[in-house]
Formats: sequence, structure tokens, C-alpha cells
Amino acid sequence: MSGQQQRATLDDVARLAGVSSKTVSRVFADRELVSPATVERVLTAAKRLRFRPNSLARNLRRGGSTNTIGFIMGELGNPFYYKVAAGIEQELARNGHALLVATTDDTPDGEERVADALLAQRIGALLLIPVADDQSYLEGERHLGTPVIAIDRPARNLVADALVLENHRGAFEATSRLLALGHRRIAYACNPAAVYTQAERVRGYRDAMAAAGIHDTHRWERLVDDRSAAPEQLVADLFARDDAPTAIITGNNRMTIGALRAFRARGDADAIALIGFDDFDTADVLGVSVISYDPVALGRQAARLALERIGEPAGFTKQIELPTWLVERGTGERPPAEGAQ
Amino acid sequence: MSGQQQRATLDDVARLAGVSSKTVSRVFADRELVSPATVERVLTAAKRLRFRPNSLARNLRRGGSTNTIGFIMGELGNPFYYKVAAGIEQELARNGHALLVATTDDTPDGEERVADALLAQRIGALLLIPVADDQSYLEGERHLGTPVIAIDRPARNLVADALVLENHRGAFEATSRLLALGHRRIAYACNPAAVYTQAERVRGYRDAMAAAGIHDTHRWERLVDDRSAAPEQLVADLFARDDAPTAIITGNNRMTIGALRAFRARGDADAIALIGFDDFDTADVLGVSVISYDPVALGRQAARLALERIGEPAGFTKQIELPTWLVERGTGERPPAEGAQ
DNA sequence: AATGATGATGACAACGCTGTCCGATCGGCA
DNA sequence: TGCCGATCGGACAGCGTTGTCATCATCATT
Repeated sequence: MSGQQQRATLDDVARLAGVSSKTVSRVFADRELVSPATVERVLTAAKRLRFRPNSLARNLRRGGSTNTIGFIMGELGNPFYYKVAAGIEQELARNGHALLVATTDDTPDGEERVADALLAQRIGALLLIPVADDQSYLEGERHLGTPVIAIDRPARNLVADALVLENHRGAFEATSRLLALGHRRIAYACNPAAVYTQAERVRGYRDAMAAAGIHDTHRWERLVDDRSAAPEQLVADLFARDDAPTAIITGNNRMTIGALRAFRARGDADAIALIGFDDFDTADVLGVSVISYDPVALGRQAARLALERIGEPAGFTKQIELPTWLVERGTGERPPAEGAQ
Repeated sequence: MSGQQQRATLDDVARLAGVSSKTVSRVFADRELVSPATVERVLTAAKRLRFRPNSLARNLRRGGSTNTIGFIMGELGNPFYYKVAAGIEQELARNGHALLVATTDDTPDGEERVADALLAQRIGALLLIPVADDQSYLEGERHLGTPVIAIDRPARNLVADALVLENHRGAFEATSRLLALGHRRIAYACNPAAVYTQAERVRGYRDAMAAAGIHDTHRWERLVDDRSAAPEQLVADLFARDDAPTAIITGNNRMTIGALRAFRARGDADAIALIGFDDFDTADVLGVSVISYDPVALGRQAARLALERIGEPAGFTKQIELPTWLVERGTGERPPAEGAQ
């Protein structure tokens, strides 16, 4: 092993190329202003020394924020989040920006701590999936010029752009579809429940039920917030009752898979209609009908919005809704079992 | 909307607190050396001004690398990659480091470009899932003191730590299991095939077959590198032949799901035994036997190794193998159909 | 030939922070 | 009371880059 080398700086390159450091700087910034011969000489020297401009110093000098965008997501375990992350990364890479990710494990108190860590890195914009009840702690930062974009859920007590899904419409459509098939006892299960998305989805479910004259939906709702409760068990409980539902809408992919496990354990449950919110990789193989949307597009749009805001911070904030649609694959088109009604 | 504010600096805080900027600096670094009363005064002032230390300046001054770790992954679409990312993030967060991610879309030429972008950010270490045939372009950087850790596949032409799976053992075990059930015509399908992991897995498969006296395995191998080829079709082709295999091992989760789709399309294929490499979320619901491992642990270990290397760059590089194990869920325990043998 | 316009290059300071070094302050002890 | 040591605060420089401004050579124009 040879000894530790020093990292080359602009000055080192300048000395080797026989020019001033400013000229080298120009070569790596506004190449236009330097004569071709000099550019060549500098580049040769830079390559010889394996020079790489120090973006720390560059960004410091340039006054603050970097070309790095921060993204605070919930737990990485959920495919939804990382597909959003993928979309963000794609769009940022296309524009020469880097992505700094942090997770909160979906706990509210983690959010501010994590945001602080990201902001200390002088990120150029902050994307987040809000978990805490209150994002006012970001107000100061926003004021300082860091754009904040809320994804999936609007920020609370903070002026920020937001990208959300058509939660209400999706749930309404799914419920209506089941009602049209003749179902009356339609359950809605989710965990966690105390988040914006679920509130909207439940509202869509209730509205559709109400439109069909069914008002006592609370009997079929299973809105749980205990993270340790197994989705499978929640669904199993629902169908162990005498007046078991004939159909169920699951509020997210974890719950959908939980329902599938519960059905599998029961064995007799091929008769139960199921529509899940969120698509997932093997939903087609399993024949599961879902309310789908494009999480990658969600991420891409969020990134695009962030980049726009960096360019032009003023202007009214937007709240954009992304479409959801029903994908029929089998489980959602099952009519109620004979005599169940 | 009120106008743009200025970001507070150490000096601003110092002025408000009536101390020197160095004292404020100490409060945010070695709090020990400052009297409690002063600490309090400084913190109050800092809070009033919404001061946040500028880590750009700090890291620049402290001489180079940051507390940010870069991770180059393939496409984010694959659950394997993001679960590794999740593990990395967990471990880094625990140690006060941030994670900068970049993707290459699994194209070799993207890798160096992306690595360059990350290294310009003066990351403290680089984790990557090698895609290119040659990582020698990182040699200079490694020499400059940036630890490089290869994940899932060893780096080529570069001295670097590596974390890989027991690919050979896993495939050997799966193949042996199928052989023990009486299967002889066992296929192996994967795409892409020209990567380290697949080479190892194929080797494990061949060795197990050879141990059972079967040497013409090329008849059952479907090693494809055309990314546009649909996994489903590849498997379908394999089973459309007269001497169709009675069992198949799929080289990764995409191929496993492709096989399930192909089987589903055929309808008669419940008889075909299947063991897939990589676990996935609904494998239990689908009853799919797999060669499993813990991708999150892989990420965690990689991060831990990186942090170790930052602390103590010298020392011999390690190549660590993480265990794989067979999970029996149904498809892998099917004996060959009557008369098939 | 004198003039201004143009283009290429360099000197210098500063971005916000911290390491080094030194000076100020205070309590305790003779 | 005076002095010493311990402890805490501050002045200064510099990390690697870029913005500003100045300098100088070259060239076209009258």
C-alpha cells in the first residue's frame, strides 16, 4: 500500500498548467471565456492530478444552497415510498441534482430531527411525506428560501406545494363498483388510519355507501392505528362475525396483503370480494383488483415542482391531485355469495 | 408574503449573544469548553435567529470529506435494491450520517458518470452495486482515502471490500432439493445473466446437477441478457418444448414472477416445481418456495463496514458472504408429474 | 498612427466555519 | 495582599472555490 496522497486543488492544477487558479476555475465553470488552447492545457493537467472540483467549496462560495435535494420518506419497507423515491431520483438526475434521502420510520418526532439533519446540509429543496401533525417548524426555512413540497399528504400549518392522490375518488369508485355488483355489507380496513390519505379514502367509501342509502358504515370500518396490530388479524376478525361482510376495501398495500393472508388461512374465502388501494408487483398473478396510480410519476412531478420552485421561489403554491383508477383483475368483480344478501 | 430573509451565521448569533463567533462555534462543537451560562445565552440567540450551522463550511474547513455516504444502486424498481438501501439508511442514520443515492439504471456507462457526481460531493465513502465490468476508475479515489464497498457483486480491478451472498450454496441447495424429490429435468432461467451473482448461481446449479450425474445442463439453461426480453416469455418457451422440464429455478425475483405469470397463462402448470432466488412480499400468499436472504442486513453490514473504514482506512479488505436459506412454501416441494420422468 | 473595442487572464477578497495560539479572568493559596 | 495556575474567550488565518475588478494584448476602425 502506498501512502496517502493529497487531493489536488485548483491551485495545484493551475501551477502544473502554468496559469492562475481563476483560469482553472473558469475551465470548470464558464468554459466559454477561456481560449481553447488554455482549456486543453488545463484539462490535461487536471487529469494528470486526478482533480475533481470540490462542490463543498463551490456551493459555500456561491452562497448557500446546493444542488442536492432532500427527501424525507416514511419507512423504506413500503414499496410505495421507494417508488416515489425512484421517480424523484430519475427526474433529479436528469437535471444534474443529487438526492439525499432520510427516513422517519413513520414516527412524528423523527420527522423534525431528520429534517434538521437534511437542512444542515444546505439542501436546495425539501420533499417530504408528512408524518407529524404539524410542519410549522419548517416555516422559518421556507422563509429563508428553501422550497418545501409535500407528497402524498398536504403539510399542516405550512405554506407548501403539495401533490396528493385522488383518494376520495378512488375509494368512491371502488365502493360504487362493489355496490353495483350487489354488495351491501362492504368493509373498509386500514392501519394506520390517522393519516390524511386514509381519512380521504374512508370519506370516499362512506360517501359512496351513503349514496346507496347505507349510513351505518361504522359497523364495517376497521380503522386501526396500532402499528403492531397484524393486518391479517384485523381482517380475520372482521370475517369471523355472524354478519360478516361480503366485500372489503383495504386502505393500503400492507392491508391488502394481510387480507390475502387471512383469506388463505380461512380457505373458504374465495367468495369475498376485495379491492385494495395501491397496486403491487404480484397483484396480477394473484388476480387482485386494486385502485391503482403511478407512484413513480408522483415522485417525478414532485421533483419537477421542486426544481421549478428553486428557479422561481415566489408564486402561489399549488395543490396537485394525481389520478387513480380501478384495475379489475378478479377479486373486485366477485358478486356477493348466494344468500349472503 | 414577507421578503426574503438572510440566513443567520455564527457571527450574527455571536453579536446577539454578546460573545465571539468562536465561542458560538464551540457551543455547536465542543460544548464542554464553554460555561453553562454562556451556552444558554448562545442557544437562546441561535434559536431567536433560527441559526443552523452550515455543514458545507464546517466540512470544508475540517478538511474534505463529509458525513455523507454515497450509494450507487441499479434500477430502483427492483425491491432487492431498495431493501438494501433501507438497511444502509438505517445504519447510517444511527451513526449520524446521511445517505446520498444515485441510480444507474443498470447500465455500465452510467456508473462512472454517476460515481463522479457523487464523489464531487466529497462523500465520506462509496457503496455500490457494481454494474460495469471494471471499477478501476475508482482506484484514484480510493487512494485518496475514500473507502469503496461493493455490494452484491465484487468490484473488478479495484481493491475494495465486498459483501456478497452465498449464491453458489443457495442454488446448490435448491437444486439438490429438487433432485431429491426425483426431478431430473430441472431448468435454470435468468435475465440478465452476465453478472457475477448469476454466474455463481448457475455454477451452484450445475454443480448440484453434476453431483447427481447430470452433465448436459445447458439444455435446461435459459441465460438471457436482453433486458427487453419478457421473463414470462422465456419461461413459456422453456415449457412449450417436447422434453419440457419438470422443475425450474429462477435466478431472481423478476424471473420468478415471470414464471408465475407464465404458469398462470398455461393453466395446467400447477405441476411444475419452482424455486426462486430472492424472496418477495407475497411469496407466502402465492406459496412460492424461494432461496431467501436478508437484503436489509446486507445493507446494514455494508454501511457498518463503510463507517469502520472511514475510521481506519488501512487494513486488509474483506469479502464477506451472507447466508442464504431455502424457504419451503409449496412450489418447491412438488414431485415430478406421473410419467414425466 | 492613435483610439476604442474585444477577449483572455490574473489578483484579491470573501463564502461560514474551525484550529491555533494567546490573552484575560478568576479562585485559591502562601 | 500578591501571585500562580486553571479555565474560558477572542483574534487570526485558511479550507477550495468564485465574483469583482483590473490588466494587458490584440485587432479593427478612422
